[in-house]
Amino acid sequence: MAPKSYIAQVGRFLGQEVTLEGWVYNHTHKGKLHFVMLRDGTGIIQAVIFRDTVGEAAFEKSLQLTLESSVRISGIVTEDKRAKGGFELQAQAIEILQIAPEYPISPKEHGIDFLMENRHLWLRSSLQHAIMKVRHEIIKACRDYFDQLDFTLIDAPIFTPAACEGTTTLFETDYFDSKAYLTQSGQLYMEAAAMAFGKVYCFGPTFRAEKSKTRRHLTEFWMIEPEMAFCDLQQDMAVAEGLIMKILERVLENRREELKKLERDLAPLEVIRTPFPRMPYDEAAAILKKENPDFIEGDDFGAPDETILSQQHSSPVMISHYPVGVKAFYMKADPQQPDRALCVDVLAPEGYGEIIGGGQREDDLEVLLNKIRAHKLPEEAFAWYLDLRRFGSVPHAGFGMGIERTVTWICGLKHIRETIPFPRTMSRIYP
RNA sequence: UCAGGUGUAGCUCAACCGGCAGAGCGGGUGGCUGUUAACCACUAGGUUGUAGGUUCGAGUCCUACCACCUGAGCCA
Repeated sequence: MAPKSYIAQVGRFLGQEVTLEGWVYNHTHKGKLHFVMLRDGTGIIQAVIFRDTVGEAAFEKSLQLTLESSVRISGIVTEDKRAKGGFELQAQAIEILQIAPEYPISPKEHGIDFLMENRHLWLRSSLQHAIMKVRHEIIKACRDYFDQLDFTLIDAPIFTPAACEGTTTLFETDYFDSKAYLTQSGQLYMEAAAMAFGKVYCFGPTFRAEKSKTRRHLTEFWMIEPEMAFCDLQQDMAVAEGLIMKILERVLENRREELKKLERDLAPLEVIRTPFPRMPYDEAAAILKKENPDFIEGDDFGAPDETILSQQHSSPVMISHYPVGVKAFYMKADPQQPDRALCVDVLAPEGYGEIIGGGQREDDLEVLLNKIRAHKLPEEAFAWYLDLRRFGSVPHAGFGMGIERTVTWICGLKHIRETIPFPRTMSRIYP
């Protein structure tokens, strides 16, 4: 048998015979000629099957092929202007691994519910394939960025004994004779790790039982969370800015083809420059008072507010110093203005909204203890967390970036559900 | 959870004022040596989301329920 190749590398075998293994993406036939679009995960190539070349029996068998049937085709790689991708495979022999029954997803239109019900198959489609490739690139860019800055990857637990933030709803689960909760953030554990390693990050799934039915929410999503000892809000923001620039650089370098397939306008991504506009809450609130009559000063921003703010700039906007009341208990208050928190939200451009939330953490034992009490959180569950302020407390900061929201923005999608292989939402846990 | 909307063939959708349930795609059969979501001919495919009600007659009107979609709150 001829040597194996992946479709993406087929150009190296021009004029030679190779064996390709994959699935039938589409096919059509015309008398003694049969065209099979072969898909192997790395690309798509058209195999041309002539009756006279492969023989009567093999040709007849090839006509049995259906969408997504699995095959092994050996043939000579040729260049052909008529073929998409420029290369074609002149089939010499075909081995059918399996004939698939009627495939539910046709190249025609489908509704979102049907596609989600068939998500396990939908992932084979070219647009979904492109989104997952961009997701992969973004995750790799994040890892490389933190590795270059000498961060240590520290994995946070998924089972937790109590609310990390205490504000949002948690998924509860049985844990032998007691209860446990699925994590909604690795942050508190990263704070412990930062005191051990200096600069750390975690990357893992997080869970929110919020009954949110919007295009921006999943109940299970992935978050990358750096945490740095001896770090203030300004330095924290610089790291966040650098991370976003790294992602843009990598995606524009390596995934142009995928973004083009997704019909993503690259111009808004290409014009992004540092430094990103930085704006304290009060300044943002003043803008919103003019633009949105429903906005109440002192409140957190709603989705329409974020859209208004992000559309005023071509680069992501960093909004800091929110009122302490709308933020979590661990946020450090600004010593200059104690009713404002040393926190930051990063809003992606083009109305995509919040992709990063973070800030400087409260590092004073007494202040933190009082906040835990004020928020009516179970004190004993935070004993270990308070220890971090007892044994060598230092200023520290970090943030969390939602991977799926970032992918939604980079890909220019209108809904978050296609950015994760198997989305979990309020109304979907299958497949 | 609230507010709107949708539910008809495997899929995407038609069906006028309440009057014979229809098309394209996909499937099957046959044809074609250059197709790209091919084309031509033939063909199979239905408990109109579920349960009630009004009516001579309901896909169509009414009630309840279910599922999904869009948006809001909350958040990354």
